[in-house]
Amino acid sequence: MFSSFEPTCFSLDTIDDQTCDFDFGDILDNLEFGTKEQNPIFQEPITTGSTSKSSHNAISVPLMQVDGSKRETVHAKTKFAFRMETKLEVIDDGYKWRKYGKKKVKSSPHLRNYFKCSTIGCNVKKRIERDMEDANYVITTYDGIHNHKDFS
DNA sequence: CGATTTTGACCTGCGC
DNA sequence: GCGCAGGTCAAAATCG
Ligand SMILES: [Zn+2]
Repeated sequence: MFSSFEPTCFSLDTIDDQTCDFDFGDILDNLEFGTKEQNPIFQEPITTGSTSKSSHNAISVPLMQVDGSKRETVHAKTKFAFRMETKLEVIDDGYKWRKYGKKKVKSSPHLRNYFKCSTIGCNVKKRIERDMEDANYVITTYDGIHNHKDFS
């Protein structure tokens, strides 16, 4: 299912490792528009590739358990953004995503699409932003970690 | 027929 | 407290 995943993207594993130490929340904030080009992490062509990077179990802060009735907002730690160059409109990473919204961000004619993993028990979210000006660039942001090994 | 997309409305956090 | 911007819901429509 990685057939369409050819373009310059980053291996999830690699990103995971880095994310642990990097404040992705901050990065994402700056990622928006304009500063994305200056984002080293997204620029660096980590070509670890979709080969076979076995051991990778980063992310040790999946959720914040609350003992009250309030929900702690999980900040960072579970967000991964990728910028890939692709002409394809559909970026399929092998999981089944269900689109649940789209939004037009201000100060940009771009459209942002919101997806959610349709696997039961897995609430991973994904956000894909297409670039109209740079039609070849797409920003993909993953939110959360899949708790199921199976794709689809 | 069930799953998914579509789309505007709705909710929420933040800044003023 | 209000308004904006971004994020999510949900009903109807659509797809396979
Ligand atoms: Zn999942």
